[in-house]
Amino acid sequence: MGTTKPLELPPQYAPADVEAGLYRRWLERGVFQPRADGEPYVIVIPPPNLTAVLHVGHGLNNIVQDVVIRFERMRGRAAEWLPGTDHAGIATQNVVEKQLAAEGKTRFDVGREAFVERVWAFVRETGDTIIEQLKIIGCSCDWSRTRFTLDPAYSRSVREAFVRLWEEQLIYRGHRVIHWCPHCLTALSDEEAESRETTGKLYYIRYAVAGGPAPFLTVATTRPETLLGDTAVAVSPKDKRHRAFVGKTARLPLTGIAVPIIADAAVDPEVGTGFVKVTPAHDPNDFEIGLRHKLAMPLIMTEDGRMGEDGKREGGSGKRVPAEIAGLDRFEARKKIVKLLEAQGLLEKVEPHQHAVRHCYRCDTVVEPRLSDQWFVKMKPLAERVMKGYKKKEFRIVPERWNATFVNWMEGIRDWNISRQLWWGHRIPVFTCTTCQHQWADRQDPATCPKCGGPVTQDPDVLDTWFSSWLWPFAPFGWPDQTPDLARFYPGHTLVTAPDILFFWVARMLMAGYHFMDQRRPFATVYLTGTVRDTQHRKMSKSLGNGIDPRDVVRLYGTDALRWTLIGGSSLGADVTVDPNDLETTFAPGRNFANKLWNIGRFILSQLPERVPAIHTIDRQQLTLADRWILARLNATARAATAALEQFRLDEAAKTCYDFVWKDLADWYVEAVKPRLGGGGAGVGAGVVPAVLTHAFDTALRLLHPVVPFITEELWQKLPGREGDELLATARWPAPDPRYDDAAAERGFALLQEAITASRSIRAEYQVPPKVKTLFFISAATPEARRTFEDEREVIVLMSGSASAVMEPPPPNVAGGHAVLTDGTAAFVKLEGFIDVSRECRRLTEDLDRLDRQLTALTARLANQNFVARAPADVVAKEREKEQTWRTQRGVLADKLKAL
RNA sequence: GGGCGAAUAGCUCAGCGGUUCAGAGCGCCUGCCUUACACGCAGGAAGUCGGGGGUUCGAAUCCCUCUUCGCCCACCA
Repeated sequence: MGTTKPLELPPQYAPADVEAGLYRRWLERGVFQPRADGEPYVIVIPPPNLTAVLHVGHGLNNIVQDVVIRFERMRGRAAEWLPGTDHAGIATQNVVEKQLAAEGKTRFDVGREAFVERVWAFVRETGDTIIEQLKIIGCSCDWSRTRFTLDPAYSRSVREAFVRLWEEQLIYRGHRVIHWCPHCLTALSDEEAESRETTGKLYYIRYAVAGGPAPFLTVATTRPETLLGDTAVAVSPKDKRHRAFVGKTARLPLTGIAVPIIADAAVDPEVGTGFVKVTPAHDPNDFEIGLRHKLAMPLIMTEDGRMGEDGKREGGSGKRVPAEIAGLDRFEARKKIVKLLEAQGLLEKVEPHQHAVRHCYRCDTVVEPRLSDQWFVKMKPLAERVMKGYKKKEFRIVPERWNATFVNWMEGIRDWNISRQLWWGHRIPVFTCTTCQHQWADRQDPATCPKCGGPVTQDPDVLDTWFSSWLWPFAPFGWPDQTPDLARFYPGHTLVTAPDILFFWVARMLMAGYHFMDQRRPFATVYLTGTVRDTQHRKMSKSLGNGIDPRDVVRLYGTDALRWTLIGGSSLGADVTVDPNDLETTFAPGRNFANKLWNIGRFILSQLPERVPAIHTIDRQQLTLADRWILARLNATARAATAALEQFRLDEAAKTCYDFVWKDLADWYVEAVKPRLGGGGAGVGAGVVPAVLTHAFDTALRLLHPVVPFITEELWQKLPGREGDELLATARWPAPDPRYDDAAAERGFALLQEAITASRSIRAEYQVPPKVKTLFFISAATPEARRTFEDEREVIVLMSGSASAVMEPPPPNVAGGHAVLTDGTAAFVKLEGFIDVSRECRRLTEDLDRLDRQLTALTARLANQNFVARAPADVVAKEREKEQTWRTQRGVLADKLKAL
């Protein structure tokens, strides 16, 4: 035992005084690194973006992982929690570009090399902060293996993956309409272009028709500006109304360009006017139509979303984009064109229109569909392998409800656009010979063309950030090299993340894992956490300003309080609501619990003798009812907590332990045992209470450690009986000792609790002064029960024998409350000097009525053949038993009523 | 237009293979600074489990439907 004198411990736990020191100690002792022996248990952290410091939303995620990994570590697994950070291409580049903008510069002013250098500087800074934050909230990551997705070694993995896919012909160059962000100046994947319901306008525009059944036709569009890029008007082949138009020529307004009227099955005659303007370069559907009909595909916008001939700001013939419109922002152009159309009488009408508009997931700019050349990954073969594994249950998703979403996406998988027109990221390793046009992907930067020896150029683009993070389960361990780490830590076990990156990341990690790692899954369980929201149910985010910095919470309430709230506040996968404006309400319960633990510890330590016998040396004959009860409860708690953790029901595990500590241990056992601790320190059984107390508390600390690691470690260090300088972080997870299972003690003690609660209740109701003694009669009180409680501070005196016998004849001048216990024994509280018979009668009558109602229902149920036949046997038996009990109770109650 | 989730005490949420299920924390009320803890102790009030219908001996718990929120997916002009 340490030298700390328990009584000198302050009455309030001060997390700030101990947390940093404890964390350092864990680090120094290397407990976060996987032990050399033992079955591995691997979690890879979802590498945070380096764009901003973490908020409590990220905290939930990481704390969940920490609880799981600490639990497994204590169970003896070689626990590897791999930490790291993500370079987050667009996101990070955006932030730095914003910084530049504040200086009045763009990245083009700075130049590629200097720009990337600047991003590195930024990233190093936030990276450090984020790692620091993870440490502050107690994350037990294996920092010795920290990775960054742009580390040289990692980059090599990324390149290897790309080249392999290239060699397998799973990467191809696609010329098609993709989502383009005019602000970020890059292509986006389908997932990165988020659709949002928007109320826009539907414009009905007349196109003149030469030689048709009518002088003009009307198209409907939400984007009038794109008419400059129209190369056809399409109708449905099934559309009888418009059949006569097919083959004729329409003239685009403003420019007068002649375009054919064609029939295409993609057109739905029911929608709009039945005429569809076809803009192949700025609409994915129109692009498909364009391909089928071999239409021209002129770009009429520049990359930054301005109107421009051939996609350029200057030049061009000026035929497509009139001079007065060229150079205008697309939304300005829209207004202008609408005005022009109106002036020419070509705007038939404008209607409000609900539709989904895609936005850039990083900068929120309205995405522009744009024809361009990009690199794609063929996803079908990759997805199929994952689905095979899914069907064979090689991995699972919890909570299960996400399965449908997952399967739906996988089955409707579309090819993945992986090229980004950015500077921050992994440069695409595709090289082209400027002489012979040979194009290939290479693991090294080639000096010359391997075919003709000519000069080569590298593709200027970088890879989608997810193209690196999808390798996260194995690239950090050295892949493609067959390292010992890779052999040991792949496949992993559990992946914990937020559901919003299920497609971005989780699905693709599964694909990469199966594909690159010998058909083996990357992890067995995907645990999708809930989202942290504010009281208005808005997602916690920096941009909304409702983010809570975990460091603030830690400073005010301690890390354990933060963890307690986040873990205890959410059941599996459910959202957690926290109020950024009321941290006290949100986090005080956790702080209070930590303080409770602290004070239980303080009390126990102050009561322990010099030497505390180990629990297994205690003769079980010497255990009182209370001792046996708390030990039985301890077993039950350990079992429940373990089972809950195994099933990722972390909140349940936490609450189970909480109830044990606060309700069972502190409120009952410690109180019951106080008289035994007092002066009688010597003699037979003297060591029993210290031994039981120490054992129970020690076990509780172990069970709680994954959730509240700091306070538990701090207290555990002060407990006697540890081996050397052992740390709780690596201490053994408690295994229930079946010898202490004791149903009889649990029942017996429950009865006593009931009796005492009833007594207190009555005393409180009648406002009995503390000095007035309570006489408590329990017909079934055993000598053991009496021994347990006869010195109880409430001065309850337990008497064996029938209560009615004792009360008959009713002592004059004495009345009291009553209580009926579930085993049918009656308990009377005799309150000296207090009389209220009428009130007693009322209570008794009410109880009797209630009991009668219950009894009637129960009897009916038992008489019902359906019930007896259907319900499980033990349930029926229990109900029968209950009926007996209640009948006895009823009899006793009726007697009491008569007696009054 | 599809799919999913949520609606239970004033607040935040558990409970949802039907039979001690009407619960917890906070808040509130009444007593207590009882020598571990007022970040505490004891006692207490409080909900027709969103509305309606159905299945059943019995339903917060299963089915249908409606209402209100939230999320995801979808190329519909």
